[in-house]
Amino acid sequence: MRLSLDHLEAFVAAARAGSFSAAARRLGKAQSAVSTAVANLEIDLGVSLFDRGGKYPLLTEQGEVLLRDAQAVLARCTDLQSRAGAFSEQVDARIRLGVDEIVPQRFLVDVLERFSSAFPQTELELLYGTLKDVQTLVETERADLGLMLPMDFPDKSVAARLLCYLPYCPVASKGHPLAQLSEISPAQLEPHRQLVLTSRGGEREPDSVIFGSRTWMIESTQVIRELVRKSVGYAFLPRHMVEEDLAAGHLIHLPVTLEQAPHQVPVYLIWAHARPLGRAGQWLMEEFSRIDGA
Amino acid sequence: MRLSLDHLEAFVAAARAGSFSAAARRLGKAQSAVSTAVANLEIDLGVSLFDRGGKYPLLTEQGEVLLRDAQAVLARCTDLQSRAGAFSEQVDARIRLGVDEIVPQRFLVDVLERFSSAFPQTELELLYGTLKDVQTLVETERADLGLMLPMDFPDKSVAARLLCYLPYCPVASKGHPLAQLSEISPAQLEPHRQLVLTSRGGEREPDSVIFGSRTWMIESTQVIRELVRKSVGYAFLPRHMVEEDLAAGHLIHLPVTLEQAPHQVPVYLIWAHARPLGRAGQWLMEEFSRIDGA
DNA sequence: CCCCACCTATCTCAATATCAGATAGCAACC
DNA sequence: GGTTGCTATCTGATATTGAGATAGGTGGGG
Repeated sequence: MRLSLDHLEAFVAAARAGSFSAAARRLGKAQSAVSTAVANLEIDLGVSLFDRGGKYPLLTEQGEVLLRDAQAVLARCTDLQSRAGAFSEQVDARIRLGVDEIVPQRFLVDVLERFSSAFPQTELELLYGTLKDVQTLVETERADLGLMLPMDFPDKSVAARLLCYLPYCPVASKGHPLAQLSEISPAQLEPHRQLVLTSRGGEREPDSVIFGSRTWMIESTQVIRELVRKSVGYAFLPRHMVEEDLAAGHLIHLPVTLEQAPHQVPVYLIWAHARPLGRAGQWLMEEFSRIDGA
Repeated sequence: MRLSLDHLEAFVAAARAGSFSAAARRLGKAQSAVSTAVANLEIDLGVSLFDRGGKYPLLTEQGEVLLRDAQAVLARCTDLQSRAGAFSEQVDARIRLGVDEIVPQRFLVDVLERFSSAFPQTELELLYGTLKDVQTLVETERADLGLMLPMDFPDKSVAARLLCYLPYCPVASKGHPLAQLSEISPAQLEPHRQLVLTSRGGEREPDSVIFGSRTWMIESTQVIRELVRKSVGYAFLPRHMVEEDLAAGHLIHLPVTLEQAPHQVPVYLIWAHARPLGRAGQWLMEEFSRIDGA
């Protein structure tokens, strides 16, 4: 006969309660039910679980070990059931979150930490990208929510909510020729190599922030920062990524005079219009919306 | 209704096979059985597991997550069953092995490594002691097998098999007064502090190896070795424990002239007369018996 | 030493769940 | 449009499980 959860439950209850009768009372069943359940389990497994010599049944050596196995099975069952319970109450089974790599980690870490305890049943998938990558993820249903920094406007193909602005600034290393000037016009930037962000999708930053033809296109802002440190070129980088290096004097904030400078880049929360989110997704949206530039 | 293993099995089989009919064929059941099992599971959990829109049922997002949970439950079930299968074939559920702390680790490690793969279902409990501690463990049924180094004869209360001899030697640190002598009589040992092994049970080494009254009784051979290194006293220690220190010159093998010196201490495998061991225990006995001084 | 309280195993009958087979409705492919 | 293979559902037969009752055993207390 096949292993049955009722048998295992009777076994565990009997081991815990110390007697079959007590276990039956606790389970709200008849004593005979527990007795036969355990007996059948013993037959199925071919192992005697209890020593019935005395008044109270005593776990055998094998029973002691198998008890832990049985408890493990039941524990996974309650895992499954509690997760299913969450799902049936409209909690998302999984949230796939697309994030621009520029988004400061402290934005995420705090929210995700609370998320993990508020929705322990929900799986999280964290996808990273640059520029329009995140929007593409949401459009193609590979992500449910996204945190995006569009250099131009976000497309209408996704719903968006403005969260805050991140300041940007032009930087070069201490030894870079540009770092020696006290005022810089766009024309003066021209002869120097600019490190420009590109994305997996192939776009690059808008022309309004590209000054000249000596550019390197790089898919990672982290790598751009490293190359700026090594004086390979200059770049426009989000302020929070270079804060420490500016304070330490390793990098210099270039005094560029620009009319339409992207000194502020908006951070948007985006999601697909059509797809309804469950509780976990709504919770995340609310939490992210609470971030207002602070 | 209660969660049932058959339901879970049908769910997993259907997800794997890609259709309920295929799952039914694989399980050797009727298609209706699988169909109703999955339907009941969905009712029980309050979650729809498959999207039945197309020809083939497709896992929903929730179904995908719950599938892993279900697989986990079934995996633990097979764990339990395979362990029970081993037990029903006379494999021990648990082996409690008492070991004298002097037994060289390489004696154990090799055997236990092979043991773990030969009997993955068997729990191992490793208990350490000195002198007669191990024998006490076996006598009082707290251990099934023991590796013991009796300073005198092993009692008849347990069954014993001689495995090999371990060489002992008297040692002191390089700076110790005894280390300066080129020949040492028992009388010359007298005024110096001897570090003597005692046990949890309270016995100590036999009088034949105690020379004088200035003794410290210590329960750990490891600690004795450390104290000898620090020149707190001299001691008789198993050769393998001081090999490196002798080679490096930190410790000196004292040239003591003894008639009845315990230059060799026997290592015994012991077990309770009455208790029958299963396959795992017999395997261990055989493996240990194969150790013949090598 | 015996009695009583409490335990377990087992029997029986009723209730319940499960299964195979048959049927009807659908989707995909030729 | 026919064919194939799929799913849901109904039905009667079967098997499992449940409670209740009974008999037999253990252990502590008067």
